[in-house]
Amino acid sequence: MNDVARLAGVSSQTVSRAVNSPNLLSPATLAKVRRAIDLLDYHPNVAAQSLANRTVKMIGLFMPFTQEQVKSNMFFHSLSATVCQRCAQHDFVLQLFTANPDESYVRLFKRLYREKRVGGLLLTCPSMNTKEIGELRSSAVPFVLIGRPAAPDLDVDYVDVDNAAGAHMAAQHLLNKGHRDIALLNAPKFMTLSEDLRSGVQRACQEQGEPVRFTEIHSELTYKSGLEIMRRLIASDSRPTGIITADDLLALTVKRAADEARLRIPEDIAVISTFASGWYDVMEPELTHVDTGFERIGIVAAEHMMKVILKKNPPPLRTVLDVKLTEGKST
Amino acid sequence: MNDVARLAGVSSQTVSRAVNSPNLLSPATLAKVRRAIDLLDYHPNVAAQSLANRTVKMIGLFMPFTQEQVKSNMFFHSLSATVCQRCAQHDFVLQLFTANPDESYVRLFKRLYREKRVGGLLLTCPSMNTKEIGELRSSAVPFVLIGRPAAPDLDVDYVDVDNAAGAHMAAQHLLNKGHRDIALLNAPKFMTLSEDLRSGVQRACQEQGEPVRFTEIHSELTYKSGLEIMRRLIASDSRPTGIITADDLLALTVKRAADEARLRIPEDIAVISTFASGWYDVMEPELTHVDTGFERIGIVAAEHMMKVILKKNPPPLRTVLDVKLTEGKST
DNA sequence: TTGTAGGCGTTATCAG
DNA sequence: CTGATAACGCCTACAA
Repeated sequence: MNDVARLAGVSSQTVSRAVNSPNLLSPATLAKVRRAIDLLDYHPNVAAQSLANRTVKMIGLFMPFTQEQVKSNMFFHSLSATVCQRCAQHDFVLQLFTANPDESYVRLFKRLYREKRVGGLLLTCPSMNTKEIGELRSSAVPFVLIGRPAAPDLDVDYVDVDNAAGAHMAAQHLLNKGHRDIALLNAPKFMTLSEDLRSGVQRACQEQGEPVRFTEIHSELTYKSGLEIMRRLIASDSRPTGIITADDLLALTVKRAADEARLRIPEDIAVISTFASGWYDVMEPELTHVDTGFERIGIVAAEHMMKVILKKNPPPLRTVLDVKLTEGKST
Repeated sequence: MNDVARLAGVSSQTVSRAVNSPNLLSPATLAKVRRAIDLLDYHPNVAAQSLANRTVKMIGLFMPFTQEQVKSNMFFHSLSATVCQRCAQHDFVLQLFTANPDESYVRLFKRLYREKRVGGLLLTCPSMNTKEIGELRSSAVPFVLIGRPAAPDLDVDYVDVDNAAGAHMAAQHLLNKGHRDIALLNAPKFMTLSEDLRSGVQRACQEQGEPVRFTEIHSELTYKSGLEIMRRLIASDSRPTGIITADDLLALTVKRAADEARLRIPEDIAVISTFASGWYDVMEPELTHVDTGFERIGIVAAEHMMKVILKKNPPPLRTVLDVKLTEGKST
């Protein structure tokens, strides 16, 4: 910076102004400084900037991935891609963090913030409990939950897609097609997602005048676990006629189990997914699914966090994004 | 830091030592300082550290993802997960970057380094040309290529899996099973991967005594493009008996096209993939594939970059990781 | 084994 | 509109 100042014949403060508030300079000085900046290929040191500014233009994205989840969960990948692009547009940077065996979630989050590594965090912790969230809330660390918190009254920023509504739509769709024996191949019990899906389906069943049989089964959101469950379910004497899956990967297990049992989709058994990540393309017949547009989650979360970091005091974030049904040929 | 020093009754320098070189302190002082650190929950400010140290313990991972690639390419996701974990173990941080429409690759890389955002970069640019690489090399930006550079004589650090050997193995496997009419469903032309695969298969064909018919087709590494190609290929009068795919996603398109044409795998047509990411699980019958252990790429690359950043002067990185064949039931 | 002085590269504040 | 001065929080070098 001093080199630039010397070359331009101004003080270093003027160089700073040329970078941060060019409108405060006279056109002539600005031009001079800019030429010097280009000539020397000067780039401000962001470490020095955040030291002087006391603001860190970096967002941390936390994803507690295990090997299994990494391989099958395209949601995480899509999320990081979206957030990364959004950050870049605002001169922010995205940092990735994952679970650390010898440090609790909350401790890690606090540390990252106190070390000024990040200005705030985006958290995808499907199992973070109320106590942990409360602790984090009282610690001044800015954060946004991806997915809704277990206790809805908690005063916390979050974004989610409306999974309950999605499940409701999915169930209604099957009911309208005449199905009266429905199974929900759900996510693991500990995920709040799993509650949302169940309640959505149940509500649809209750709204239906006639009696409906409803079975819920928790999978691990992996192909292996889903396939095992579906094989058992299809072989059982009480095979449902319609299946709602938490995920398009699970829908593939329905297809496979049906193939093995020589059942046709949708004639013998119908499938609908409340979520479609990349597995969707591979499904045959084309999968009826709830289109969550989950890419929006990352955008909303990142946008909010950047405002918080820049001290723009945005209103609390309690966003539940709407979803819609896309009919394929599997129902 | 000053607060800690005051509380412990020492100078701030001693606090610094307690953090960075505890062995230089007497046990008594160290204990005192540590107690103060815990009491005040002190965490060093990393921005100040890198300013004073002139070293940035951050690694940038660049992935030029488009929407399509994001959804289908689990390689990228797996890579970021691996690197993220490895970084965390050494108190490094991973930052994610993607292509920016109004800035060239090289310009972006230089900027990130000059701004001291990252200490070095890991680059997954399947199409970066020799000129760009040369320009980057002469710019003092530390970087490691993921995948080999187009010009092998370029004096550049890189890690790759031995795709040529993998393709060679795959072709040999088919030849040993008696196939004499082989097709390679390859990656896009511009990727160096695509050359490697072709050369591996060709070598295997030449080594075979008898004449072998070999067809190469470039896909876009997406389900849609692969399926189109496979439908045409299977319908044509010169349908190959064995197919080598660049990817397990492409292997799924073979399966689908075969199903549609009522061909059985492996009796009527055999499939083998030179790479298996997460799609592998979904394939039926179990996919014969080259096991690249590509997770190792991220580890090797990150490990090297951290040494470079810490000025440990590691030897040049010219690593081509070995691969092995895993036989399934699709050949 | 510990403390002091000075600097890392930037910005805020206050004068002019 | 521009410049001087003092931080920002830490570390290196040197001195004691």
